[in-house]
Amino acid sequence: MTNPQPADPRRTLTLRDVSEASGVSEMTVSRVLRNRGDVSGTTRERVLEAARALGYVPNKIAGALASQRVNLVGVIIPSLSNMVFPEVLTGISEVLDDTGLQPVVGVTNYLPEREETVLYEMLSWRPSGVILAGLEHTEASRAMLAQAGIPIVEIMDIDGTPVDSAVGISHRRAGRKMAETILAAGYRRIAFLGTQMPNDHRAKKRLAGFEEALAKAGVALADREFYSGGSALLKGREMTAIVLNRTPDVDFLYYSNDMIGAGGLLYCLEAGIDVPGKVGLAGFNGVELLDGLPRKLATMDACRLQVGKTAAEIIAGKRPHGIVGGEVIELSPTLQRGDTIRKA
Amino acid sequence: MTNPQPADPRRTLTLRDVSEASGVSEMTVSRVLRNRGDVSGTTRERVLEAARALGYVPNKIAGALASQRVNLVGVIIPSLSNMVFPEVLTGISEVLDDTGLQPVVGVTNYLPEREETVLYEMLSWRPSGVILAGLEHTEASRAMLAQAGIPIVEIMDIDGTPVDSAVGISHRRAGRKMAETILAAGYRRIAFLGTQMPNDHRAKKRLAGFEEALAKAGVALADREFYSGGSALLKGREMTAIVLNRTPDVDFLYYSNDMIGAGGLLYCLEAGIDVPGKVGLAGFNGVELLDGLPRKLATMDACRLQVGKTAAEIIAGKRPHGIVGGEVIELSPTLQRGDTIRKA
DNA sequence: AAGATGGCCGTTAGCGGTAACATAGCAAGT
DNA sequence: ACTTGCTATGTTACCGCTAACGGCCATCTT
Repeated sequence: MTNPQPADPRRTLTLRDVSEASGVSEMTVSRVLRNRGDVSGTTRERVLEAARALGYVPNKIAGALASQRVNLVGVIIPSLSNMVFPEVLTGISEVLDDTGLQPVVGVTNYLPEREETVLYEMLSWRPSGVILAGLEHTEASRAMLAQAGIPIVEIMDIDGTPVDSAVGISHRRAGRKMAETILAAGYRRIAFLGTQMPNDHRAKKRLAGFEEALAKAGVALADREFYSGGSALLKGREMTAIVLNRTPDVDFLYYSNDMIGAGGLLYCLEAGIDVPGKVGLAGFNGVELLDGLPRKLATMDACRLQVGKTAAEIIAGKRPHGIVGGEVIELSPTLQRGDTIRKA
Repeated sequence: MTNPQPADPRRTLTLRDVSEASGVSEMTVSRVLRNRGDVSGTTRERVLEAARALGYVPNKIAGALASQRVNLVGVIIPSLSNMVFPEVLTGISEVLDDTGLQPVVGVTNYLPEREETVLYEMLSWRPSGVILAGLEHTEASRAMLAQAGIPIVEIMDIDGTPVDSAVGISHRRAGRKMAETILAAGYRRIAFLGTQMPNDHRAKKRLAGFEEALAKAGVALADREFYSGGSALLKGREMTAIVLNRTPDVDFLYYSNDMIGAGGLLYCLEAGIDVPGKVGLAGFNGVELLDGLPRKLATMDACRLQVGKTAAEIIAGKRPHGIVGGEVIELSPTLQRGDTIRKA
């Protein structure tokens, strides 16, 4: 008969406790708890029963050290308040869920040094892989990643040189595409409104591609405005007011994200501005939020879910990797015209 | 002279490698890397130099096993897409940042069994503490928490019996307070619009408190509507349309969260309904998003940042804990009337 | 009947660190 | 000179678990 109450109230249980309670060796208990190796049905039952009765929770620290295997995947992202990243995480979780791997999230707040610290922390737990946003990292970070000897996937951007693998869209190309669409619709006095974040390289690349395409058509940005901090929706309003006031003849506002775009849209509608007749609008990301707006904002989705899924698949080794590592997967964002770009 | 390149390209480095490279014992290297114990300045320099040159990253798995200390704090929340929880995480991080403790996040999607699994996973890493949302857990979860022998903080709710400590607001009371305010403003035909989530106990408690206070004034809910899935903003619109259509004489709409409240507000404004004259509106949470809306939605903040901070302080032992554990900290949400409740 | 096979379970030796306890070296106290 | 008391470093014994291997016994082979 097994003892139903924990032997010692405040000592943490080990395999030994379970082994003693069930009368078999620790090794057998270990085997039962991991469903590995051969154990007879009878003993298996007995062990599980004992473990349950004691309330035993295995110690993965010891397990990982002994087996040299850690079922963790480090995921490093700039922010959680951006809506975009939680969605990537969802994609990652979906795929990882049936692989025994578990994501561990770290947030950098768009600070390279912070990223370096977080990465160091993560690597010191010897994860099975690392997924991190962007291609721009400190020297030291890059070195650590290269040294780690595990699969690395850089996500959300492919304009650059990855350490190992990369999955994402080309923001430069996305910017270009949007510019071409806007020009084709006949807009010419175009302004850009974005975040004042020196380390948001993706937004920067979009702007670069955007201006590039404009330049090709002989058009220069009519105005630009940046913000930082605060409620994005509110900032979108404010910036829009500023730009429309400063440059009354603008006919298009390109926002670096949907949230400020939504703010701008609300402002324009309230101000009675003809959208998209007098002024056209576009954002970026394709967030779900937009569905509830009075009018559908033009945007371009960044394939967030797909990015997460694909990255996780690479880490989990679920890809037909012809090359042992270092593939670059470019996804194609679809442009959603919504109701804020006039028909050509 | 230290060897500038890693000894063996693909073997993971250990303390031994650093110790050999710097000519001291592993113990001394360990001491240097942890800034513990006395080490002369000269050797310290030498060791750090060697570690850097090799690109050594300590193995926390081994360290944790040996020292029986793990600098992790498990944080278990229902969702990341709710905006509310990232903010709690921010509060937690802020406090934990200068304690050497590191949060590890797990997401349950409001599923008790999932919570149980996540909790088991977390405990198997032997964290220094656990923070988890809500007071409702499975039997097994509760047992694990009680057994764990580490500080446990249940957050966001205090209407119930915590396993150890609890920090949050009383949702029942919050619901009551909102009801009283609405009644005082003269509204009588009141509807509730919320999520169809059997496991969102907090929303349920708010509704319970709300109805309780209404009942005390002899008022019953005029209508109620629930949704699940999809864009909250859009759902808010749709539900509002449904309710206003089904029960044309309602004069107040109480939403279980700000997002659907915002959708409702946009709908009402577009429909030309007099807000708050003909119909009053209120949400819950006090999310930043609301600042950018055309009109400020009445709401009640859930003290998210403060909840996170306080919980982290308890885990970090930064509280003047008269009692060794098991304190319940009730925070008081402030009611923000905004522009959607008419003056009494 | 002797050997081969395979299911079931135990033993041994670490995994890579750290706590705790030596130990060596050297200045100062008496 | 001899203890005392540091400081700086090394030694030893684990932490809790698992890989790898070995042993035993019942069943199959030929």
